[in-house]
Amino acid sequence: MNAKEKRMFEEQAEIVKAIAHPLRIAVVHFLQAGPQCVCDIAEYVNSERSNVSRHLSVMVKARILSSQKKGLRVIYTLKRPCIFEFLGCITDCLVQQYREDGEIFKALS
Amino acid sequence: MNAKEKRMFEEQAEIVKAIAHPLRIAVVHFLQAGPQCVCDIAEYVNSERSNVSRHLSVMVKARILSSQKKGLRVIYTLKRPCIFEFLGCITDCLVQQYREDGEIFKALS
DNA sequence: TTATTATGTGAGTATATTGTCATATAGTTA
DNA sequence: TAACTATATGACAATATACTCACATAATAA
Repeated sequence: MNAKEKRMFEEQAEIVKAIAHPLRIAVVHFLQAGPQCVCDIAEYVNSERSNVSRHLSVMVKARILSSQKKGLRVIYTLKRPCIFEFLGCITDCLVQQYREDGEIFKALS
Repeated sequence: MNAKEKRMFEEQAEIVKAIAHPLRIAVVHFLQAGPQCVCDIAEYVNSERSNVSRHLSVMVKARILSSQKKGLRVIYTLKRPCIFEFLGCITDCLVQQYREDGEIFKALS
């Protein structure tokens, strides 16, 4: 691993870390349907606005979301749609896990 | 967000968290070429074996790696190849960031 | 102007993650 | 058998992350 690779892995980790939380994954899921304000996001994820606001700022800092002010509201947009596709890969992992568990169950019964 | 979705987001986050570290991303990158022992992984990522062993166990727990003992060595395998593809999406995000930064640079100069 | 609403942020606590060192374990070799 | 090698893990300190509460800010409405 050379210095250039090392730096790339660090930068990739910054982005992955910005997704690595249930609430933030829920946000990606919600924003996939289109831009939303903090209040509606907070309602969807069922958490305090201050908390949601902080999580959103984590994702903006990692540049996977963008925000724009509209009157009193701030509208957040999923800037990298590939993030949602990426979650499809993660869902596939879960599907394979369930399949494996099913086979273990079959083997035990 | 219903209870089922909530649980899925939590399970997805467990997998994403298992990737969300520069060293672990380097491991995914390295294992994409084929299974490797801890000693070779440790050399590639340039870190102590005890530390690498711990990171590997995080990924095994999240079920994205599997391990098998061969003599003195333990060989780790990337169990979910889609994880590597996922990193391609993250690389795309970085490419877009560089492109944006380039445009900002052009706009300022 | 004052009141209201949506959002962001400082401060604090609680919890989780990380890396290191020393040590334990399992397999190999002499 | 004893010495050696690869790996794993307990204990610890350092750091990072997460959540809550109170308060600040900015835009709007009355």
